[in-house]
Amino acid sequence: MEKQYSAKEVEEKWLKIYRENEFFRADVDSPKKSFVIVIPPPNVTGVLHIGHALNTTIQDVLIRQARMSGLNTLWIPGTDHAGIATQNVVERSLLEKGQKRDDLGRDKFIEKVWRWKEERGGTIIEQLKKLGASCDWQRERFTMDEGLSAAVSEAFVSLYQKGLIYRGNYIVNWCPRCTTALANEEVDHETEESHLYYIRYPGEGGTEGVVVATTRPETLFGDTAIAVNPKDIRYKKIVGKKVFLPILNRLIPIVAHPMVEKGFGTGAVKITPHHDPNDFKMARDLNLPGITVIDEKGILTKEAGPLAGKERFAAREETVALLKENGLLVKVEDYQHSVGRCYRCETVVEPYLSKQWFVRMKPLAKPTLVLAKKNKPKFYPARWQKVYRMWLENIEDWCISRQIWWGHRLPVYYCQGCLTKNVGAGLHPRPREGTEPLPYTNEKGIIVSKTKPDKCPNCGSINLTQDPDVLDTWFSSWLWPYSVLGWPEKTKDLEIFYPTKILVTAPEIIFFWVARMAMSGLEFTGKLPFEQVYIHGTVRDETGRKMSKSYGNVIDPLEIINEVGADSLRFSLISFASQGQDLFIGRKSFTLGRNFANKIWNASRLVIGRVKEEGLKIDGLPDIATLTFSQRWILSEFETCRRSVDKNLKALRLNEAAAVLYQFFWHTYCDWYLEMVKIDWQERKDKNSLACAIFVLERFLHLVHPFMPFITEEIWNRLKEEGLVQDEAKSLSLATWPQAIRGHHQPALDFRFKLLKEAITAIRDLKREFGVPPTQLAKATICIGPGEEYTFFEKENCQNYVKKLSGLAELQIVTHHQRQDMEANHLLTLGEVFLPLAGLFDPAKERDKRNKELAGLETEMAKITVRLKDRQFLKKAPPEVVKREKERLELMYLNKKRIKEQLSFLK
RNA sequence: GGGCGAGUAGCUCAGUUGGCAGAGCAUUCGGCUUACAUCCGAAAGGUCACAGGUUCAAGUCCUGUCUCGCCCACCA
Repeated sequence: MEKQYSAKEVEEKWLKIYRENEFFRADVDSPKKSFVIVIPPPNVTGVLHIGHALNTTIQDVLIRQARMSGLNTLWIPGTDHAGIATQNVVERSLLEKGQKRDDLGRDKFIEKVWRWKEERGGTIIEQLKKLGASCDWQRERFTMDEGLSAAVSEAFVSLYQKGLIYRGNYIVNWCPRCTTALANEEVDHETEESHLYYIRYPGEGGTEGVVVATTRPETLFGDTAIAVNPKDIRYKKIVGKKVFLPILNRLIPIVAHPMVEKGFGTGAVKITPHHDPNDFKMARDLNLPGITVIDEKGILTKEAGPLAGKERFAAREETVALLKENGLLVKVEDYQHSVGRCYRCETVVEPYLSKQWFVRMKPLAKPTLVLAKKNKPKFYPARWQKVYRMWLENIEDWCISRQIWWGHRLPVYYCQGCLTKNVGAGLHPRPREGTEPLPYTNEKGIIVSKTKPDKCPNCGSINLTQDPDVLDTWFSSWLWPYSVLGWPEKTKDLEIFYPTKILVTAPEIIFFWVARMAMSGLEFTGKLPFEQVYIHGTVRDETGRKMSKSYGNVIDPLEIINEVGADSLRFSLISFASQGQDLFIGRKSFTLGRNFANKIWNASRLVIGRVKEEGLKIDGLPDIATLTFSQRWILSEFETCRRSVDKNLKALRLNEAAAVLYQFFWHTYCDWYLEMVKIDWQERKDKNSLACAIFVLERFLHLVHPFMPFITEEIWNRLKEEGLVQDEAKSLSLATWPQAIRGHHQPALDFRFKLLKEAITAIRDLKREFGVPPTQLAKATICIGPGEEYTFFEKENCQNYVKKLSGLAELQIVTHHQRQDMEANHLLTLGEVFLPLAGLFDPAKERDKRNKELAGLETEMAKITVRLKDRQFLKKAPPEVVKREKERLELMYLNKKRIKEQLSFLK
């Protein structure tokens, strides 16, 4: 084997083999139980970032382990058309050429986006492959595929017919830059420094009127009332009176509404129905008119009188100036309040009155909540269950129309005939029982249909126009787990692969996506689309900041793959991802995985190389009865490791599983077992040691494979090439996950090994302490037993292990030892080691050490003694705990005796 | 305002049903021992944020406090 592991070469090699062999294709006719994951589709415009890398690795670990465990696995990849985001990207590239989307027109523009998608949209999928994702690439889907688009229309029409989709005039979150509505969840709120302006509205007939506090003086042109709380005695008298709107001097009434809080500002608030959602509600309650003073681009309309045509933020300044001139600005306070921004372009969102389409969510949430209360789906970590449930409980209607071009066009047609002739509408929705009447809706002349009708079914007019809006991107995403399997067609895929097993995603999209998928799944398929939901943390930099381009702290996973390989990236990420906790990662973090890969490579090189050099024929594992202590011990240790990995994977504690593998391989297999193998070979040409080494290595490679697919695949295949492993599987990814083997797990060996290790460590420690160079072969005595421990050291080749591993020329194992002059010693659990140190020994130093040990021992003994005298403890603690304490105390007594003996010699 | 998470070694974090406090990195010391210096050996390092409580026994369970972070909400 090559001295240096080349991740690049090996990974490229296997990527090619995977591509050619399609190992990961799912078989719809398989009799095996299925295990399905659908990928959270990344934006088609996206490039792989570290968060994707984590998300993908988690899914791949789970799917690979399931595949090896004999399940019929399917992992469906795909991308999301990401309406606003993609449109923004293409618009930006147009802008570089000085073009705007309107210059092209809708059709040309969409053509352009498709072309862009074809050329650049595949990048992220290629990057997922580089990571080693074992998706069924044949089944790659895109949310704007024909099939998925059909699913979207089907869902829309179905919901509309059930009365769960309606159109209405509402205040929505409006992004004046994207000129589209946004759902509540698409707005990011942040607290910002601002001002609270106190403005006087003079009363009729020269009375002083009222003062209101507002953060948005520029909207005052749209005020149609002043509202106070009906219980507010300060204002009781003036409710019903009128005041003058500043600057425009229009008369507006003072009204009362319970939503107004007495304590805020002056207790009086201006009502601007078209530019504030609360004002809109109050206006509706009180039947007040509204005036639009800011248009869809954020420019003040002609209703704004002197400020018509001004941009909204400039208008704020000018309004304040005008108020000041008129003496109506009472005061200005510094004020912090939360400002909503478009999650795509960060423009401050404008509450804007417009006609939009909504999904009525409460009826959809109801059955979902029933299951949520039974912990279905099951969240990992469990705390997200509550977040999910609370959102479902307080759910609001979902604004699904977007005024952009890139996306699924609404399957809605307007019949000009019906609309002008003023006759009844076509396909009216039948409201579900118990749903409220549709407010602000006019269904007249609306035809909702999957395909464009030839003529209006109601009036026969052929003058039909399709709604120009497109659907929110999430309207296709929420169908993803079954639309990718062919829904609404009744496909075999759906029958076999649905519902999926687990959804792996980030906390940010529990509302956007997870909850909505759950609801739509129940609505359209009658089933929850996934059994489990794994929510992983956010990847942050070392200082805890989110990784973002603007901070310049992003780590590009592809760079990491280039430097250290995908395996190293994957293993490091998983190691840092404690369930649901955020990850703090720097560039250096990936040395963890790189070093581990290096270790695996080199250990394999030793084992395989040794067998080859010596021309050994190794044919599986020898009969366990013929094995020595160390050989049985490593089999037992592996079994412990295997159990722990299984347990942790099942509980979705992937980081723990990774840690167990790391610990076992490095510090048990390499540090101890392989060292003993070398000795066994050197001392007595023990072939069995190598056979066990290979056996354990091969099984270990299986366990690490889900985490590090490439290097394990490579080494496993080399084992096969050397004839050291018999397995018909064409790839480790298709091999069988290790199962328990009877007789391998022998916990009693752990204790024996502990004694051995302790003796070796003690001698190394003594040598270091007294400045004996590690290479200088020393002489030592181990005093142990009498009893089986003594026999163990005598019999099991332990003397050789101790001698070689601690650098001794001579070793005596005795049951009793009279301490010699100039001899240093070290306590063991069941004995002592002695090292003669002529010339290096310092009795005073020794005495200090012993006294310190004695003091520590005595405090500990005192504690245990107290505990063992405590009747409550004896009565209530489980017997094995009591027994353990007694044993500990006994050992300590022994050690105390030994130390005292030593001290008497040192005088 | 409500909810959630975190606080354990210098740093980043594990610690599952309560039962002898762990890892990686960094530090110190010693080693090129024919798999690996991306390595080997050893050491040092802890009032488990604080205060109470439950328990024979608390890093772990309960109550409260403090600090940091995140999410939600219609603070005009």
